[in-house]
Amino acid sequence: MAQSDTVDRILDAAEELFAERGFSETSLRMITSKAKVNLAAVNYHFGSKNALIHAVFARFLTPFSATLETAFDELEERCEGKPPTLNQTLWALTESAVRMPQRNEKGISIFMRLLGLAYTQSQGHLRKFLEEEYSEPFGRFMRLLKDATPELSSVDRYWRIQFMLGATAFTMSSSDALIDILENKLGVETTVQEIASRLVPFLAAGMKAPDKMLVSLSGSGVSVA
Amino acid sequence: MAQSDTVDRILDAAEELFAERGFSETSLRMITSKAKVNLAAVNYHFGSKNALIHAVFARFLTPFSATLETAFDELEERCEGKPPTLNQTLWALTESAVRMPQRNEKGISIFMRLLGLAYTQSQGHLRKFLEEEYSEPFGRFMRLLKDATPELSSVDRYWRIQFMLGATAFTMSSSDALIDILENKLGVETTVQEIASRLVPFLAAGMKAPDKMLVSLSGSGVSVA
DNA sequence: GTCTGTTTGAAACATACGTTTGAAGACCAA
DNA sequence: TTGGTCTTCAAACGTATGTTTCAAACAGAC
Repeated sequence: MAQSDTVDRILDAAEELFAERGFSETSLRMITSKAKVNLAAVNYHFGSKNALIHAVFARFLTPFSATLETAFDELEERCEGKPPTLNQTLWALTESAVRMPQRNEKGISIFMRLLGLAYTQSQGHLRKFLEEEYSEPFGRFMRLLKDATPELSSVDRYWRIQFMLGATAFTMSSSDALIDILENKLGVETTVQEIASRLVPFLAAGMKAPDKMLVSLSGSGVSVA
Repeated sequence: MAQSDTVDRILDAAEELFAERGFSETSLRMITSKAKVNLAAVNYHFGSKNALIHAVFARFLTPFSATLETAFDELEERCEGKPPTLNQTLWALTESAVRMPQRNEKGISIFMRLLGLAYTQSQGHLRKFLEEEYSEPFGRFMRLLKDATPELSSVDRYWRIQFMLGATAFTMSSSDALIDILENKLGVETTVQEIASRLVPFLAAGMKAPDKMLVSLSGSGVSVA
């Protein structure tokens, strides 16, 4: 029982419970009983519940951001000075996520779900932690997106990036349920990789969409294409 | 002080607090002290906290689904048998949301934020409540989407609808924060209506995107456009 | 004004939470 | 074996939660 198998058991249990129930809906008692460790172990090893949340994110975000950096390095090298296209940039991100070594088959969807929660649940401390620790790969991704969509105004790009994030986080975070529903309804089996291969063209098309609608909201709502 | 002004004060306070903090992060004591009513009033008038949550949703969702039904009626009438286009369908939904009579200027964003939370926070009772009460307009919207995208396979349509839901729910659920960030970074002020007017073309373009990528994930991730 | 049903009020209830405590156990070098 | 450090454990702490209680205040009908 090497250097604290307890720590990993807590992280595993916390990760899974946070992903399926959210942060404040998950108590330390749920975590410790799922992990089969004593209640006090969390505060002993991590200091507080908030620090545990940070540790859960750090465990997968740190290797992921390293993977992402090298993926971007390779991409930029292949492009020899020209800015990578939108498709290339999105694929670099997607591949890095999908290829991350997973602890189990649910790994990728837990990963995505946690990212979605980090954005959605108003945990001030978490947002600050993520900004401080991982602003660099995030900023780099944003710069790549900017260079890949020079035709967009800053404001348009800002919102469309939010739309992309939403579609991705939302879909991936409920991917298990959605895959099940699809199999029951249409009898089709799907993998996370396939979802990604459908998502990327959707996102790319959205990013490259024609300008925002100028239809007045008091009009009749007729399409303008 | 007509028939229970207390009930409305509670609903107003609860709506606002739920929208900005989420459900489990908002206590009854916060609600009653913001509403300036006695703590016991919530349980007296609504029965429980969960029932209050349902009441908050019902207050805006019931008139909204009525508005939506007539909007769809009008749309189908205008189309004289032909299926409405995707843009028309999305706009009918958006307009119905934006045109709803609002209690105040924050009304629409609270509305959206609550819808996002309903999807995002894993409140089992809420999801069941919404499914039981509002499955009809939802189902109709899905049927319209299907008729507006006959070129898509069932599987493609299924996933792309999830992507749309995600982009919408996610963006709307953090719309306040996103608007603030944009104002601080670029000095641009935005309304929820403007977000909607940017979101619809994004979604429409995504739905109409060319086929899914066939690039193998073990390849080099080169774009295929 | 008195009675009746409804609404409010202050206080308490039971429960769950995150955290702390201090003793017991495990482990390893000397 | 001894001594010291790190880890586990059961129990308790203080606080916050949703809910309940029951008396007081109120309203409208007679």
